[in-house]
Amino acid sequence: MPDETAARTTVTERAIEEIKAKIATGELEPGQRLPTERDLAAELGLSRSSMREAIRALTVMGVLEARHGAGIYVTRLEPGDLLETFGVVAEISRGSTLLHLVQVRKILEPAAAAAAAARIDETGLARLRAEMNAMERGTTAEEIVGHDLEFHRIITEAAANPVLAAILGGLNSRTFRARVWRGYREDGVFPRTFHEHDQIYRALAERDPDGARVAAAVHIGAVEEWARRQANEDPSETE
Amino acid sequence: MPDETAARTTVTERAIEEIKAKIATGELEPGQRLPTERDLAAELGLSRSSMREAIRALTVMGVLEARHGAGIYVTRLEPGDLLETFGVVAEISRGSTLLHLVQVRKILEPAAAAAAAARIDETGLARLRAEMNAMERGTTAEEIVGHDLEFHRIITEAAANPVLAAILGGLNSRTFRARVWRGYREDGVFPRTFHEHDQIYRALAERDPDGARVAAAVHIGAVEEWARRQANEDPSETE
DNA sequence: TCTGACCGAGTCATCGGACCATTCATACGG
DNA sequence: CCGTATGAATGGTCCGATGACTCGGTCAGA
Repeated sequence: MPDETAARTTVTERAIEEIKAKIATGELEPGQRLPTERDLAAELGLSRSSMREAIRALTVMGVLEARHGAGIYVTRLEPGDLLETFGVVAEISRGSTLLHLVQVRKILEPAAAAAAAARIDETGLARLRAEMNAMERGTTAEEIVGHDLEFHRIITEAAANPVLAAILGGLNSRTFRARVWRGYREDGVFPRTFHEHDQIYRALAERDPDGARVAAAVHIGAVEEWARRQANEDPSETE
Repeated sequence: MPDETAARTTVTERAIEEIKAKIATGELEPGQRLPTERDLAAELGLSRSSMREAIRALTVMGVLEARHGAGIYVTRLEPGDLLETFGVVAEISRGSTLLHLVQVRKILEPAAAAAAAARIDETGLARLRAEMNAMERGTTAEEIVGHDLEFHRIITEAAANPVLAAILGGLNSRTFRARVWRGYREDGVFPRTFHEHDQIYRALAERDPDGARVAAAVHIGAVEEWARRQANEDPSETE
């Protein structure tokens, strides 16, 4: 057998690797346009169908972007683009994985809050106040979840680390957060949440990294408690 | 126009969402087999080609697994499966994003080390010693990188959080780590690295979470310094 | 009866071609 | 000079055919 390197891999996977390699080496740069599907297929020696599968795969990874009628382009390759798929984990996970997701968030969110405390400006603080007020006035769960998400998004944005922001964004997918809120509307968790947000805000306003870290940890701790109960109950679905 | 919900989305994207929804609602469970490509295409009302693109997309996300000649299956849906694409970020990132990646690792790795200190058993400690010895005896850069990776992998595994392990695994992709090692073989960083690993090991052996946290933070700090220089130098490629 | 090679149906992998939908630059007409 | 029409370029979708692989059942031989 002469050709040994081929191993047991599909042509599509090989095409994916080839394109990724071209980007890793700098042969393809962010924003650059690629040849047409037909030309790419000819160049890499496969059919257009298989080439399209490879392009689709790189598209969902956030590496490429296909514009109908216009061509295929490399994305900006910023963390936000590349980590978009991160959210699916939060969307389809259940049982103990939910707990593990929250535990990771419990590590990252306090660190983000601490970093934000040193960097956030008056504009950011004002936006936080606006979200807190809007959340407290909110009526529908949908509305409240939206302001809750935005509150945390502003903080992670202020931490000035796109990778951190993208990961926390994935951990905080809307559907996931909605599940949490739906889960515990029982006792008076709304007032407590408002209070916790207020604690975080105060620490940020006072430029107190350690205070922000602790306040954020306490806040996530409440969510962790819910996830722990979920994991201990029936791990399979009950909806 | 009667159908308004269609919006501006491709049939493939719709199919991806449909399958994801079926998994999120529990209609499809981990390990379960799906209908054939043809049946799925007929069921969702699109061609087999487009259906294949959707399946390919879900495959790279780690949600589905296509077995040649056998059928399409839902994966176990564990974090390790779902977060496999995380590594591409580390593979194709450069410039300031490298620094941001390391900074996130600087947050997670100490937390993982602290968690591991409370849980690691004698077997794990023995494996750590073995990796340290093998690394010190290693000759080729390839070999050293391998033992370095394994050392950290054992620790993250001992932290008993699959999500955390998967994220750190992506942050520690082989190609990324190799770039770091290639970057600074100048001064005596090898002895220092050995010493740092030893510090981490000692803290773990003594079941000292805070000691492990600090030792890990120091260790990552060295890598961070390298990434910072990389980001400050020419942000574009120079290879 | 048990074993193991064989075989065929089922299924994914790949290909080639055709046509539709959208974009964009260019030429045309006012 | 500007807006519009037009057509080539290009991605999106569909179809049919063939190859490659898996897996279960069959059947000859011990």
